[in-house]
Amino acid sequence: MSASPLSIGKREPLLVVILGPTASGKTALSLALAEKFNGEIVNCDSVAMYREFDVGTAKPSVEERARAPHHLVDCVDPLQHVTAGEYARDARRVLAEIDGRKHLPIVVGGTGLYLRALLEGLFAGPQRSEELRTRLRERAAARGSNYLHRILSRLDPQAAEKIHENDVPKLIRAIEVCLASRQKMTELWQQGRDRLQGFRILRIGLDPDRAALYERINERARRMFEHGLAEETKRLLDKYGDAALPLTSLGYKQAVQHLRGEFTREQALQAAQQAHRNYAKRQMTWFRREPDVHWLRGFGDDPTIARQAIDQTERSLSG
RNA sequence: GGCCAGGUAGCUCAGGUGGUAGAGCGCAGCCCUGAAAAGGCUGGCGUCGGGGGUUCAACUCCCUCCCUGGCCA
Repeated sequence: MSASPLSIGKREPLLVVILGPTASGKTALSLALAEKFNGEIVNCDSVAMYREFDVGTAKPSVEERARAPHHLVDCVDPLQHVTAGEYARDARRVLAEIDGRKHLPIVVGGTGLYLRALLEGLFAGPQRSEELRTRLRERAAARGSNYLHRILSRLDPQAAEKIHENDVPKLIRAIEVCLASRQKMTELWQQGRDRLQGFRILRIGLDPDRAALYERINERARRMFEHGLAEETKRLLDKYGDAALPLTSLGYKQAVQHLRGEFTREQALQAAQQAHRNYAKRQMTWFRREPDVHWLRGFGDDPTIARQAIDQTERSLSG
């Protein structure tokens, strides 16, 4: 009795998106939906894409991945740098393939920028230039905090007005865009974004009670350390040095600090818990702006919540 | 029991020749167009341990009591 996107005739196929803060149960819910509706899961979590980063990423386990096809998990080398643009291109390719099989695509993740890049698209800007960025960062360090902001004010006053002078990464990106394209970033933005075509989108958002979420985050971080996060981090550090980008991400960053002797194990755990909590909060801020979200007030592994998500998906499939 | 150091925002602590106080973190809200698990912005009246005294005015000086830590008996 599994409904297939095929059964809806000429209408555009459905795309289900599950979003929510870290530790809200997105993985469990995605599996429930995939099993019910013959779905395939597309990861939208930046660090889950990296191979060899396992203990600290909460990516779906091998057993979980056996329950439904998974995409864009463990797909890049630790020394590579994924970007939002690459993610969006890869995810759209995968979505087309799933659609070709007449399966239900389920995008699952917590990386707001990647999700927006996939659904709304990005502007037609140039890719990043490592050399330029290094040069800008060095000069900014030498000449003070608002150096970059002054440069951008000359290149693109409107963009400069929108970016705070302390926000170095965004200033660097804006300057990079202006220099590489020889146009103002503001003008490039005005050309619009390449939004995803060909799907009807059902967004399901998980919004559990904040205190309960924080408790789960704390427990999960503790488990990560108990299950060898520090040991995994040491392995990765020995193998790749600090060039592996995800070593700066939640949990790994604190484990590195512990290995360097800056933190005791307990201090590293507490700092990691803190970082995860802060991240969850920022995620919620991001997702609240997302349009047309069907919010469920609970955890994705709660059967009641799963039931609501299934009902909603069924309704969307049948029109 | 004696001596010393403390008791100031949820936590860690600054401060003041007397004019009712601040910083970091937390917490909350927000921003986000190729590093995003990154980065940034905004938000602080709190019996300045209790009581009494001096003073126009005390969190700041004096007395006393309570509590915490350390040292000595």
